[in-house]
Order: sequence, then structure tokens, then C-alpha cells
Amino acid sequence: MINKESPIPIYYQLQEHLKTKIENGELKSGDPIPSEREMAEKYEISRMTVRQAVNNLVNEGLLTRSKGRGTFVADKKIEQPLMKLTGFSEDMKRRGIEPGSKLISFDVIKASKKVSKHLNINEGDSVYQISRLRLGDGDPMAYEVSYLPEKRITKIPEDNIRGSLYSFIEECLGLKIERAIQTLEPSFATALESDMLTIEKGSPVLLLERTTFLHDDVPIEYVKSIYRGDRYKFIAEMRR
Amino acid sequence: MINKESPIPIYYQLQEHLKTKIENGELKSGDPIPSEREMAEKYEISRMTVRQAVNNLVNEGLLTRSKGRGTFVADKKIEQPLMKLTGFSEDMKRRGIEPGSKLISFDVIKASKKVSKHLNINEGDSVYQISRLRLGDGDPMAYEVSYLPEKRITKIPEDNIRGSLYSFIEECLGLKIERAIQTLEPSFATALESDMLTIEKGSPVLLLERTTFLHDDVPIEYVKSIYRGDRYKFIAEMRR
DNA sequence: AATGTATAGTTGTCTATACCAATTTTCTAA
DNA sequence: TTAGAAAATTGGTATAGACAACTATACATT
Repeated sequence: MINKESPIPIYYQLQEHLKTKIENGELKSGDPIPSEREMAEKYEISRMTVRQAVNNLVNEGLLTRSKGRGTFVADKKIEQPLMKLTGFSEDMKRRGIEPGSKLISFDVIKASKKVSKHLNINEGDSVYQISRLRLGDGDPMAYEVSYLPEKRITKIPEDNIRGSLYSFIEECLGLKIERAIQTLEPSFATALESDMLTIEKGSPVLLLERTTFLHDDVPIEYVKSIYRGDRYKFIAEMRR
Repeated sequence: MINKESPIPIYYQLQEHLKTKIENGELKSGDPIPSEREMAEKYEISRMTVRQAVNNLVNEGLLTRSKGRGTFVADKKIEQPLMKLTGFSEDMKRRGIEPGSKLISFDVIKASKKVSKHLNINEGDSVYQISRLRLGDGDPMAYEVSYLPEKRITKIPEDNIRGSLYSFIEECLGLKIERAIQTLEPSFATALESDMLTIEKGSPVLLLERTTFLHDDVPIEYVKSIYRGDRYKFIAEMRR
């Protein structure tokens, strides 16, 4: 169960072990987990190490502690189901709008500081820079610039860029996308952006930045998108 | 600076001490904080205790660690998980920010066409209209107008509106929130909104509209919120 | 019946120490 | 002068033990 010789930290092993039990349903909402001392004794590790594992799950919201009583499985996480890991194409299709894409530029450039940070590579490393205009039923909906680390991707034929980048990454490169994190904030359209999107300069737009990861948190893509505010709404459905 | 005799935990004293320095601007984004060993020696406490303080601030997103380099003050923007079915209060607490709420108005009005559509009731039916200013550590963060169908809710005491509406619905009314759907779009602050949020008129803001449902898709709440764009960043993590 | 008390078990806080891994800095030899 | 080696520094993981704060329970006292 716990392998002390493994290079994987003990606390992490325990953490994932507990997580699995919760996700499998062996431990349900409200169930107590074994006490810290109990687990420490059982796996022959120190209590502080157990605490480190439990702490992380508490921070993730999977467990709740109660002084003097014990630690319990938290209420089911209230999370995203619908807004899955889809890109623009899938998103549009779901709305019944025909997605389109117009390639603006395709280059290999040196990574800027910002890009290198998001992709976890060195500043100056080669990256693909792909600028595209995303269309919905033929109209410009978003201006998107993607960066992909060259060293993690052998080659990108320009043809493939017309469709979904995700499909390309998964199907052609055989890489499995694991997770993505994105931020959203309101902004104004710059001259370039307003020109691309055929809107007035200074119009309200949504600035979306997303980093996509493979297994082991290896970044594979960093995207900065400008969505026009008058035509595109972000929809999220949340379910208990 | 650190009082070992105080009933307030040492790690908490240090944590708040660092937090204050960051919020005061003594420590700016990107600045390194003293190393763990350094602080341990300076305050004559153990390194593990220092780590406990630092850990909490890292979890809050105020600090970032870098092995071999040090611990640094993080970029400051507040990030809000997009996909969780939590209200404003819960969100703020999770960030370690004290949520506040200022009741602007509380009325029973006739539902407009738009409101009635969202709540699946007839136009002109009675609805509660609750306008609130949501505060984070005392500062205005969002201006929010909620609509709840009167016929599905027996009564709302004004006192309860100060805190979480969700808690009120679930705990006091015994109704279980099942799902919610929300849209996000960029906009400009109107005169009223900019006044409420103490920002310039025309500043970029995020318009969030959410409808919350009980079981069987019975709408129980329709909310229109204006989040200030300079202090908020919506964040969504997506996982396969 | 209500209240107090003792106890065992739980998490919370804290110390002191040790070694590992990543990075930066300093020194050294070519 | 410079490239590489070595040392110093930093956060990461882990141990063992101690006492405090809190909860639930059982039992005794009033």
C-alpha cells in the first residue's frame, strides 16, 4: 500500500490512496477516515507525514477536520461537468454554430519570458506560435494566439491547424491531455484585436488565457484568446 | 513581533504578519520573503512552524515557492473558481478574504419579462428583489441583484440576507440546490454600477448571470452580478 | 433529572533534527 | 578570462515526541 523505497513521496502515496477510496465510493460523504495516529501506526510512518497527506485533501475540499472528533469525507464536490475540456470548435458545435478557423500566421519563434513561464521551458526556447481567427458561422468570434513548445512536439503540418488543435495533439501526436487551467477577465479591444474581430477599438472583450497540461503537469499549450464581448458568452453549468 | 506566550498560535501570528506586509506594500509582487531558516532563527521558532505559516499563504495564493531559489510574493489578482456552485461568501472565505455584504434594497416587485422567463413564472408574478453590494475585506467587489419567486419561498427575513443566500435557502428553507447555469460576458460599468463599485464609469466589468435550480429543474433564484474587472479574475480548472 | 468529573481518543500546535533536491553563488584550475 | 567544480543556500520530505484544546462517553454527585 505504502512503499517507503519508492521515489514517490510517502505523503503523496497516502494522499492518492485516500483519494482513490473516496472516488471509488469506499468512503462516502460524512464517513470518518482512520485517525492520524491509527494511520501512522498502520503504515509505519510518522503522524506528521499522515497530516501532510490529509492536509492536502482538506485543502482540496475532499476532507474536513473536526478537532476532537476526527476527519471526515466532505460533501460531494460541486463541480463542473458540462464545460469540459473542449476547445473553441467543440464549444461552437455544442451551440449549433458552425465553427471555422482562419490561419493568420504560423511561425517558430523564441519563447518570451511570459510564454516560457507558462510552458515551463527556458526563455528563448523554440515554440510554435500560431495565430488564428476563430469563426462562428463565418463571423469572427475570437482572436487566438497559441504557443506550443517545439521540443515536446515533433512537427505540426499547417493543414492540421485548420481544425481542432486538441484533436491534433491527441490523435496525431498520441499525447493525452490531462487538464487545463484558464483565467478570464474583461478588457478592451486593442487596435489589432478590434481590426481582427471587426469591432470598434475599445469594445469590451474577454481575455482568456489557458494553459493545457499532459500527464505529470507537463504544459503542452499556452493560449491567449480575445473573445468579442458582443457575440460570445461563456456558459458554465454547475451541478452538485 | 511574535509573542510566544499569546494564546494565538505562533504560525498564525507570523502568517498575519507576512500578510500585512504584503497588503501594506512593504512586500510587492515578485519580492522574495526571508528564507524559512532565516525567519526561524530571527523569531526563535522552529522551521516547521515557519513552514506552516508560509504554507497557508501559499495555499491562499499570496506566495509562491521555488525550490532552491526562495519564496516570493505572488501576483496579486484575485482568482475566482468559475465552476464551483458556491456563492460569493464561500468563495471569499476560501481565499482568506473576509466577505461582506451591504444591503442596498429589499423589495417585493412584479416580475419583468426577463426575470419571469429565467424563473419560469408568469410575467407580473411577485418576486423578491434583493440588491446587495458584495465586499471583500471591506472593499466593494461586486454589485448583485437577486430575484427569487415569492410563491416558492415562504418568507425572507432581511437579517438573513446579510450572509450567504445559498446557506439560507438550504438551511432555513430546507431546499436543496441541485444545479446552476451561468453566463459570463464583458461589459462596461454603467453610472450606477461604477458608483456602487467605486470605479470609473465605463471601466471593464464582468457581467455574470446565473439561474439556480432545485430538483426537477425548478428555478429558485436568478442573479445578475457586476464584478469589477480590475480586482477579479475568474479562474476555471478543467480536468478530464 | 440535572450537573459535574474523569477519561480516552481526537485534531492542533510546536520543537529539534536530519537528509534530499534544486538552484545560486563562489572558488578553482585551465 | 572562462568553464567547470565545489560550496552554500533554499525549499521538500520525513521522523519522533510533547503538550494543548476539544469531543464524546460513562459514571458519579447533587
